[in-house]
Amino acid sequence: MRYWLFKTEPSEFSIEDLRKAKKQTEPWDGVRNYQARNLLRDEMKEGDRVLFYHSSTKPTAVVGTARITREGYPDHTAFDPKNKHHDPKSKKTEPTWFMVDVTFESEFPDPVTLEELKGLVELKDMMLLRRGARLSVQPVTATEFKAVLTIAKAKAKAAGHPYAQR
DNA sequence: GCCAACGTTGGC
DNA sequence: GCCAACGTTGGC
Repeated sequence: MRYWLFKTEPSEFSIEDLRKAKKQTEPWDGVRNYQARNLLRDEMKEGDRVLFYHSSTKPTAVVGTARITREGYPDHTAFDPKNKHHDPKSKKTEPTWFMVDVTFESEFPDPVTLEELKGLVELKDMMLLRRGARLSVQPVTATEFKAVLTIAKAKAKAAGHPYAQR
């Protein structure tokens, strides 16, 4: 199994939106970067785990977890001229852009902020913390994933919230 | 194929 | 709102 981190601006789409979605599942559409596309199309597998990250907000933070529940398939928003992610060069017969489905798994009672992630030895190579690493979906190691969950659990416990996520 | 111009991302 | 970092575009 592999681990990933998905970035999203909560004003566009938040963990709450995913939690409240039908079947708590949504397609991760609108990704228009080739490196990210390759990960979505080729690398992500059903059951893979996802750290859900809120960017461009205060504070920026990992706010929960999700699962990949459908592997890469064509991003149909590229075909729709009215969609803001429309891309005329993507053809139905030969799609340029792909997406996966993600399903809500957990929401941290107390998010793990970017600030808290910095300086942790286990996370010293984490892509999110690298300068200029703008990839909106990115790989995370098992160690990094677990380190974030450990912090989330410790914070939840300190705040008196039960949080039993593995 | 080079590379300048431009657009986007995203932390601050 | 600023701006550094990066990706894409398009003229040559």
